[in-house]
Amino acid sequence: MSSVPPIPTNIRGRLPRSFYTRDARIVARELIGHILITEIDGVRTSGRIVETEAYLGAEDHASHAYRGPTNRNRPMFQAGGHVYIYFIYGMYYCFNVVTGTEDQGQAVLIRGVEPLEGIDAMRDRRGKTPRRDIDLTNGPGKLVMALGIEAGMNGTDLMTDPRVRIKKGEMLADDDVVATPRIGITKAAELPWRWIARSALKPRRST
DNA sequence: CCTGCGATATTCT
DNA sequence: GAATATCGCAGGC
Repeated sequence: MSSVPPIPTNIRGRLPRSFYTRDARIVARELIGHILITEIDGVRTSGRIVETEAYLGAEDHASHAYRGPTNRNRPMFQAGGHVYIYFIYGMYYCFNVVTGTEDQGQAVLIRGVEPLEGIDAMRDRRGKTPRRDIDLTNGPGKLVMALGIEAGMNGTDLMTDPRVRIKKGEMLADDDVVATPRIGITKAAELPWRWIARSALKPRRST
């Protein structure tokens, strides 16, 4: 018989479930500096997380989970460590990490990463070819395209899915992380639940 | 450098 | 009908 081992799940090196089963605001802050990795058809791409936003459940008017579970937001009500992907503006997908415990309906939107591995593949996937590497992944829709994230990954588990995982990176000091209001929302727009690495503030312009 | 706007599909009122 | 957890391009400094 074949001696080929099963596809490795690479649990080693991943952030543990306990990292995600906390309040979205804590997870959003602490995700800054960790590494988002995809492995699609043998192509590996990765980036350092530099911008996040926290979305809570029934108490957060800006959250997809505000009105309780629906067909669309169902993955948000899974246990922390799962993936929530939604389609937005008729054209783009956004990638979220579910946080908290089952049924809380929390998630963290990944809004920006700094390209690390597979930059050539990122450029291929983006079609356009931005001058600077950072412009490949400095937006929630952009990083989804660059990393090859697809709707089929919606609801998957970051603990075990070989296609997408988050590995421990370098924890940033509080002085190196800035909290600001969330982007692109009209409800609860004043809450400072967006976190961004100070090093990522300069390159970013509009949006 | 900056601001404004159109694209385009699902969800909400 | 209106709104939307966006992006890239056009045009004016």
